[in-house]
Amino acid sequence: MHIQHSDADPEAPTTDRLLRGLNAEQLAAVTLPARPALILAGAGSGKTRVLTTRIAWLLQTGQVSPGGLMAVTFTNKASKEMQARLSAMLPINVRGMWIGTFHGLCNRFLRAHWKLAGLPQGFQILDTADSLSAVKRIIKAMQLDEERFVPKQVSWFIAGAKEDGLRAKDVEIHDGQTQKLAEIYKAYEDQCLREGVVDFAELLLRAYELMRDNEALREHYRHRFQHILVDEFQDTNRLQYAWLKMFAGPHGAVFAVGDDDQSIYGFRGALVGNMADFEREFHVDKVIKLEQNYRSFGNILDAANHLIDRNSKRLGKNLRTDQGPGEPVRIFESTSDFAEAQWFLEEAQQLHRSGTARSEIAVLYRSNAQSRVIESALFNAGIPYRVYGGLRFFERAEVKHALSYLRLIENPNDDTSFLRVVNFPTRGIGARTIELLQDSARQTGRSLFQSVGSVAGKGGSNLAQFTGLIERMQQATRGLTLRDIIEHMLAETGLIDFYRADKEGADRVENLEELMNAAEAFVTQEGFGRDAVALPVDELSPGTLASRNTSRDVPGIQLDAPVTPDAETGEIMSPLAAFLTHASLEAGDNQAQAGQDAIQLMTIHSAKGLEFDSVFITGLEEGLFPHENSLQSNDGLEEERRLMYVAITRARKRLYLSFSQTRLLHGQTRYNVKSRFVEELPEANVRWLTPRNQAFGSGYAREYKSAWERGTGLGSMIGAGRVESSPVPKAMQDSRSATSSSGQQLRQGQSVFHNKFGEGVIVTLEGAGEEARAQVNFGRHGMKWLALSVAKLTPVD
DNA sequence: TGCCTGAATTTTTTT
DNA sequence: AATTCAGGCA
Repeated sequence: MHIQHSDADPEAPTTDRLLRGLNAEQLAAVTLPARPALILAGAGSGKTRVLTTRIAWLLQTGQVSPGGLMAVTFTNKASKEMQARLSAMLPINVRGMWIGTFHGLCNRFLRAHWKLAGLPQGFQILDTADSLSAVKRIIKAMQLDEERFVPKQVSWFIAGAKEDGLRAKDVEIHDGQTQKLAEIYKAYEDQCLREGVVDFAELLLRAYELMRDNEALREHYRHRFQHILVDEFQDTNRLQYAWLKMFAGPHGAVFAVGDDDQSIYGFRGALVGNMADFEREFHVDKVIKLEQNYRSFGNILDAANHLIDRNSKRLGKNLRTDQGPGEPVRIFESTSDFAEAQWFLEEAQQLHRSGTARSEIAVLYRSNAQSRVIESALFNAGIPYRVYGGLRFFERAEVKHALSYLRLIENPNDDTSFLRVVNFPTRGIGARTIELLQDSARQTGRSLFQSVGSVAGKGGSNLAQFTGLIERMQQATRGLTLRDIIEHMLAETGLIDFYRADKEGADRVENLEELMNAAEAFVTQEGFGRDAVALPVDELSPGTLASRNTSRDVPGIQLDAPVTPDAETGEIMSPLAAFLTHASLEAGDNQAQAGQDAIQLMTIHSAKGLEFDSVFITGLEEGLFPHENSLQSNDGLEEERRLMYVAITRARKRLYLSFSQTRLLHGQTRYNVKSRFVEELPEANVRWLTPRNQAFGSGYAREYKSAWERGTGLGSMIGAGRVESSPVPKAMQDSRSATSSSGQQLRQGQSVFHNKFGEGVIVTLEGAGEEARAQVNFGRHGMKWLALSVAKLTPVD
C-alpha cells in the first residue's frame, strides 16, 4: 500500500490556511511525499513550525490517520509544545497520538507488551540516582573495591553499553577490569529484573530488542506507522537511531529534522554522524535546507555563520535574514569576574530602562559554577532573576522519600525504595540489621521485603514493624484518590511530622504539599498518564493489535495488558502506578518563579531551543570556553565551537560577549587568556566596548580596575574612552614580581610574549635570581613552567 | 544513631 | 568556595 502524493493537493482550499505564510523551503519540506526526508533546519528557521505543519498537513489531506504517525522528540518540553501547536492547528485529540519523547514512547510500547518484553506488568522506572544506588548495592554485594570500580563510572559504563545496544554478554572483554565490569552489568541486569524496575536506557533497548526479535510485532508496527517524524535528529545516539530504523523499516517514511551545527551532546553519546548515515542508508535524494532565519539581526547572524564556518565536518548551511544588520555584537573585557558581573548589571539595567523586559535578557555561561558571581550581583542589586538547572522537583530528597513509600505500596519488592526509607524517619534499624537482611535476601534470591522474617532480634522486630506499616498502608489506601493516598502515607509514615519538627524543614513540608497538588493535577488536568496508560482504548478493545489504520489484520498478536479492566475509565494501570511513572519520566520543572519578570541565567546547553531579545555570553576565556577538557581532540573543540554557535544564535536583537582577565574558580584565582572564539568573529559585525587589546593586562584594563576599586561607577568609565596607563604601584612589585632574562620587570597577572608559545599570562612567580620560575597560561598552548633565566619573556602592554 | 571532621571534588544534561 | 561524602567517635 502506497499513498500517492497526488491524492493531496497542497493548493486545496482546506490546506490553504495551514500552509499560508510558509516560505518556499518550508513549504517544500511540509509537503514532501511519503518518503525518507532529511531537513537541515538552521537556528531560528521555523523548525518546530515545519514539523507541526507537516503533521497537520498529513492529517488534513487524509494521507494518514492520527494513529498512523509517530513523532519523537528528546524533551518533554518539546513534545508538549508540538502537541499544543498541533491542537491549535487542527480540531483533533492529540492525546492518543504517538507524540512523545523516545523514553515516553518506549514506556507506552512496553506497557502494552510487557509480557512479550519479559517485564512485570507494573514495572517502574529508575531515574539516574536510583540506578546509581542500585549499582552501588551490586558493587558492595560483590565485595569489590569502590576505588577500582567507581559506582558513577560503572553506572556510566552500563548505560553506555546499553546505548550501544550491548547486553552484558555482548560486552567486549579486554582485561580483568572489563571482565568484572561485564559481571557487574550482568548482576545489575538480574537485580533490576528481580525488582521489576528498568532504567532509562533499558526502556529503549528493551523496546528495540522486542521489535527485533518478534517478527509479527515488527510487521505490525512498521505497517502501522506510515510516518515517523524526528526532532533534533543530530542528538540521536546509536541506540536511538537503531530504534528508529527498527520501527521504520528499510523504506519507512522517516522525516528527520536536525541541525548538525547545533550538535552539542556528543559527550553523552549523540552521534552527529547519524545524519549522514541516515541520508545514505535511507537513500534520501534531496536534503532540504531551511536557511532563512526569522530570529536574529544581520550582525548576529553573520557572526554566527562566520564562526561556524571554521568547523571542518559540516553538512554545509548558511543562515540569512531579511531583518537588516541591527546592532553590532558588543565585546567587553574586564579585569575580574566580579567586574564582569557589575558591567553586566549596568548594561542589563540600561536595557530594562529602555524597554526590554527582564525575561528577554539572558546570561549564558559554559559551566554552572560561573553563575554565582552574577547571581550575587543581581541579588545585591535587588533585581529579580531566575537560574535554570540544579535540583528538580521530583529529585528533591523529601520528594524522593515520599515517592519511595508510594513505590513500596505499589511494589514492596522494590529494594531501592526499601533501602531509601526503611530507616527514614529513623526507626531503630541500623546498618548491621540491614546487612543481615541483605545477606539473607541474597542467599534466598528474594527481595528485602520478603526476607524480613529471617532477621531475628531487636532489629528484626523493628523491620517487622516497617513491613507492617507498608502492608497497613496498602490496605488503607485501596480505593482512595491519589491525593488521599499521598496524604495518608505522609501522616502514617511520620514523614510530614519529621519535617514539621525540623526547624529548617518548612521548605520541605511545602514541597510535600506540592507533591499532593502535583498528584491532583496529574489526575485531573492530564486525564492522568498520557504516557502511562498504554494505548488509546480504540486500540485495545478487540484484544489484538489490528488497528483501523492498517488495511489488513495482524492476527495472533495479543496485547499483554488486560483489556480495559475499568469499564468506566479504561484504566490499565492504577493511578498511583501511573503517577510514579510520570514522576520518573518527567522530573518536573526546576523552581519556576513563574509570573515574575526576571532575568534568565542558564548554561548554554540549557539555552538550546530558546531565544531572547538580549543575550550576554560571559566567561569567554580559554580553558573555560572552550573548556580545557575539550581541547584534547579536534572533535572536542568543534563541539565547543558549535556550543558558541548555539549561544550566539539565541539572540534576537542584541548580543554581548564578555571575558575577564581574572576569575575566581574553585577558590583560587585563575588568569585567563581571552577565548579564541572572540577572535574568530568578523571585525565588521563587532564593536569593542573596551579597547581591543593585543594582549591582556593593558594599561587601560589596569586603570579600569583601579578606578573600579576606588568605587567609581563603571558606566562612566565606559564612555570615558581610553585612560592612560599608570605605572604599576610600588606595592604590587613585591614578592609577586621577578626579573626576566631580558631584564624586564614581571609580575603576577602580567601579559607576556614568548617566541614559541605566543601570548600568555603569568599565573605564578616563584624563586629569585637564577632560580626564578614562572608559570604562564598560554591559552591554547596550555600552562607552562618556565625558568626565567632561560625563557625569553617580553612583557606586553 | 547521629554528629563531627576532614577530604575530595568540580563541563556541559535529558530521560 | 562550597558542597558533598565517608569514616570515626561519643
